[in-house]
Formats: sequence, structure tokens, C-alpha cells
Amino acid sequence: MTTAKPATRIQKRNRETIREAALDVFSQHGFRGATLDQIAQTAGLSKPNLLYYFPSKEAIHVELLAHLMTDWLEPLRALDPAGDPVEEILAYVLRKLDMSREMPRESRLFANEIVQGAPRIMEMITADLRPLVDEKAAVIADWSAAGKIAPVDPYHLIFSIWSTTQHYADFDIQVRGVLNVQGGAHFDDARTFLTHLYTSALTPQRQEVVNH
Amino acid sequence: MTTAKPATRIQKRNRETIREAALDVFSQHGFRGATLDQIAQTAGLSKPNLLYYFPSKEAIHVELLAHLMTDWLEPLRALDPAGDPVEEILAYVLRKLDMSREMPRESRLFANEIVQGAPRIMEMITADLRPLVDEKAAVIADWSAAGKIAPVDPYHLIFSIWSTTQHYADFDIQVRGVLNVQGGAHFDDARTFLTHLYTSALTPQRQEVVNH
DNA sequence: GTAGTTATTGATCGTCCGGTCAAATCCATG
DNA sequence: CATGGATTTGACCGGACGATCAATAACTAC
Repeated sequence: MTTAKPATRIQKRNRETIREAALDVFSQHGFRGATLDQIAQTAGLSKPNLLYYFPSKEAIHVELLAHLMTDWLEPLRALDPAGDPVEEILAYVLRKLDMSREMPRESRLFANEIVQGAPRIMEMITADLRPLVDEKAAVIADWSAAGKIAPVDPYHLIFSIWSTTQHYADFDIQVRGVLNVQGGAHFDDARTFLTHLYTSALTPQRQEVVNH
Repeated sequence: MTTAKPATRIQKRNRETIREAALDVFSQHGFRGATLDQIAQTAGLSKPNLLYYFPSKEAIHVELLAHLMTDWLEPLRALDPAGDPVEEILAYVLRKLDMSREMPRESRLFANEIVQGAPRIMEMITADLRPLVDEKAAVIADWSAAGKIAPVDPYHLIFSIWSTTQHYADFDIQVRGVLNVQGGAHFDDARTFLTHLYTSALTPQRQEVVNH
């Protein structure tokens, strides 16, 4: 085609600045609650200048969601069918928990969108998320059938992992309100708890005969 | 004071109609995303008529949140220190799951608010929620110490119960997108899974000596 | 039925917000 | 340092939205 985008040095810098600011604002207020003025001010640019780099408010939002979906699915993608079942799932849990601590804005961006019916990313869910979950759920189902982990519904297991880990990002304000803490110290306790929760739920009953 | 509120028959009916409509709209679009016109249309009233019964958009929202907080805490309040520990906690889990199926709008209303930093209900969290959680966490901690349930962090146990159950209401659209289902049949699978999850996590290791 | 209160609404106000545009400024290249 | 494209911005537009108000309609009590 006739597409030709040299992509200036200034363009790269400003588009990234805008993405960063938009992530801040969108994750905090949701799509409708965020304003271009807020994003512009956070980015240190003027409002018309935002719209010089992105065609619309929605375009910024969609780009953010699309760009982040990849990172978001990476931990599940990394679940290795050849690895030790309990270890693999536990590694997935803890990786997700780490992401809640390190990328709470991204988590909240998705949470905002999905709670409100995912009007702008439903397509991504069925096109990208579902196939991946199907694939990994099959792996987990195989592990269950082989007696390598306790028999569990793999889909609901995955749902529970998403919810328990993302809770610390999405409901951060509530967690802090209840625990009355400021920093991130409670993530260690969460780690310990979730390790216990999933270890006991997944470890097969007849542990003594596993290695025979 | 000089407060005197006879509360007309029409007032009762219309205020309730408005609350119902507002719950619909706020839970679906969040506070900022909802408009008075939407609420008015859903309620079958004119916009000025809404504002005859409530002083402002925010007043409707706040009243909803305050009114629902009580219902929301009831299941945890019902956790009986004198009951069988595992049964009590499991009953709490399943009650919360039922509420996600039967009251998804209420769940999403809170989710929307909390994800965005709980600007309008932070006070309720520290004033109502925290004391109750503290009280029940102490009960659970006692059960742990007495060896009646496995040793777990009571706060993070409660967080996990909130997140796993409310997930089916708040992230409903994602759950349906992944499972490719329409009705509510998956709630049975969720029930089975969560029963397994919390039974295995809470049952003490040395089960044989429990009754002696 | 009529007086007085309660309820309803069309019209309108002021503000906010997404988006546009023309003019001005910046900047890389010859 | 001149030229042409890239970048930036002040001013503005049009629609949406929360809220107000005066006027009308409906209802209640006597």
C-alpha cells in the first residue's frame, strides 16, 4: 500500500507521553469519567496537540487497551504443559499477583472497561482471550485427568486466579481501607495466603503414590 | 428538630422507582457515565421530576450506596462464631455467590465505585466495613489458632472470598465471553469449584483427631 | 367543590467537553 | 539562513448535561 510512516523522534516521544498520561487518567476515572483536558494536563501538552497525535479520545483508549492486552495475557501464555502442574499454576498465580502490584493502572483500566460491559474490547475477549483460555484450560484438564492435580474445573480455576490476584489492584483502595495500611507490605501476606490456597486445592489427595 | 416527614404514598412509590432505575443505569455506566436523562427515561419520569425527589444526581448515587451497604454486609455479619468453622465459611462463600447471581447490579455499583478510588464511599468502608471485617477476622483467627481450620490469614481469606464470588457479577461479560454461555448454568460449576477450593484450603490437616 | 398542598413539566440557563481550524512557531535539511 | 514540512496553540463551535424555575396539573382534606 501507500502507507509510509517515518515516525519522527518528536512523534515517538509525544505519543508515548500521551499513552502514559492517558493510562493514568483512564484507569482512575474510566473512559467516560476521563477528560481530554485532564489527559492533556497530565501529559504537559495542550488539548489540540493531543488530537494532533490521536484522532479522538476513543482512539487513545482503544490503543491503550489493545497495546496492553498482549502484556496481560503473557503470564497465562507462559503456562508450560511440560512443567510440573502445581508449580506451573502456582507460578502463574504469583506472576499475576506481581502484576497487580507493579501494574495496577493497567489492571484497573481493564476492570473499568469490563465492569461496564466491555463495550470497546468485547472483540478482543472472544478473539484473543478465549482461544488462549481454551488452550490452557485443556492443559489443566489433562493434568486433572492424569491425577497430577486434584480434579477441578479449569475455567473456574482460572477465573479464581484472575479475581484473587487482580483484586489487589482493582480494589486496592478497599484492601487498604480494611487493612489500614499504606505501603505494599500486605502483598507478602497475600502471596503466602494464595500459595496456601492453591497448593491445598490443587495437590492430589493420594500424595504418597505420586512418584510411582 | 423541626423535621417532619409524613412521606406521601406517591413519594414512596416514585422514590423507589427512581432508585430502581438509577441502580440500573449507575451499575451499567458508572457515576460519570450515567446521565439524569437516562435515569429519568428508565424510571418513566421527567428529568425535573427526578430532581423534585432528589436534590442532585450525586444524592441519588450516595443514597443507593448507603442503602445497599447494609445488604452487602449481611452475609458476613451472619458468620456465626458458635457454628462449625468450615461450614460457616463455606456458607458465607456460597451466600456471596448467590448474591452475585441475584444482585449483579448492586455488585457492579460497588465495583465501579471502588475501582475508581471510592470517592463517595471511603467513609463507609472505614466506618462500617472495617470494624465488621476486624470482628469476623478475629473469629476466623481463633478458629485457626484452635486448629479447627487450617492456619490462614483471615483478612486475605475474606478478600479472596469477596473477589472470587463477586467476579461472577462484576466481570460477568468476560466470564460469558470466555465460557461462551448465555444463561446462568455456569453458576453451578462455580459453586462446585469454590466449594472444593475453600474446603481443601480450610480443612485442617489431621482430620482424624478432630472429634476427640 | 374548593382551598391548599403536592406533583409534574416545558423552557431555559450555565457549564463542560470533544473536536476543529487557522494562524503561529519550531525544526530539519539543503 | 532560507524553505517547507512538522508541531503547537488560542479561539471557537455545537452538543450534552446537571440543574433551576415558573407555570400548570393533580391530589388531599374539609
